[in-house]
Amino acid sequence: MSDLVTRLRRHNWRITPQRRVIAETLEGSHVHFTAEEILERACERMPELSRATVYNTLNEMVALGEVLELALDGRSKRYDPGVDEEHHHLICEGCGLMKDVHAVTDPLGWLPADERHGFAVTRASVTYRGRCPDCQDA
Amino acid sequence: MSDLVTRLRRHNWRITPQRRVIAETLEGSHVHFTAEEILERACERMPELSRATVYNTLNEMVALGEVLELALDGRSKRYDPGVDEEHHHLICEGCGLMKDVHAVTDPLGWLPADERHGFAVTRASVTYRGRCPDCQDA
DNA sequence: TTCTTTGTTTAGACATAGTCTAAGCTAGGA
DNA sequence: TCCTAGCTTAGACTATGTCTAAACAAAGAA
Repeated sequence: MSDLVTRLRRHNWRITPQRRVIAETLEGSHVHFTAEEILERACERMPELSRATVYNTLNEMVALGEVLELALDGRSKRYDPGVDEEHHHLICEGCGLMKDVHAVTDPLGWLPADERHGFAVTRASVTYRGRCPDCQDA
Repeated sequence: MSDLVTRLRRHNWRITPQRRVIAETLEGSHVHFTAEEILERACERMPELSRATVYNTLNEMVALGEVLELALDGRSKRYDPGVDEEHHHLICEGCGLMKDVHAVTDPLGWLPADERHGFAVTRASVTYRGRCPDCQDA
């Protein structure tokens, strides 16, 4: 059973069959899917699932704070269910492959007070870019 | 005269009137514009400038490595001419205001070798999020 | 059970951001 | 001058995401 579903239920959020399929699709993979990819995969289990439900559901999960929305390539957003675990992202500039990675310190501490422009800074995420093993050879 | 134009010329890249207006619009501001914002502002100086030219020109500048493409909000890309200067971005979650900031260490050093998954990692950028002074009151 | 209320899902229209195409234009070289 | 290569243009097209109105479903009240 999906841990994301458990977390969502705690918000008194109704777990309909559609929402369960979407949550399990999101969580059942190590890569971060786009909305269209989630729609496609979820439709294998529930063919009548509509595009609007997938977009609505993903946006609601993000609003509940249980899923992270990633805007890393400017084309489409990707969704990351690992919201509880502090991590960053490593992206291949050749093929777009994305991996979760863990850095050894918290980047919030790297930003001096005089660089904060009066902001209340709450989050920091690092995007590492490079070339994956396959794309280094090409 | 625009420093970006100087840098672009070094690539033997033809500086047409259209390209000059786009480059000067990009560089003449402290905020990072979207393509549509650049089009709008550049059209004040050159009304017949077309959308396609703006998009083509921005993509070519990015390909030449003289402008950075930022995908920070998942809606539209923004363009940053300050490619030579190491900096990161601070974004207000309330109003979308974006500021350039400078951190005290290079995040590349904080990614251990066993977290690199065989990638040749070349760049790291930090996105800080929070609320700007105006949005903290609201 | 049946009715009502509230929230969910759906198809498709719409909006926004960006790319492509085909034609015309322009600058520089022969 | 003409030729050629590359640049620019308008508008069609594609991709991604949002909105709307109607149908549907579940939970509580009578």
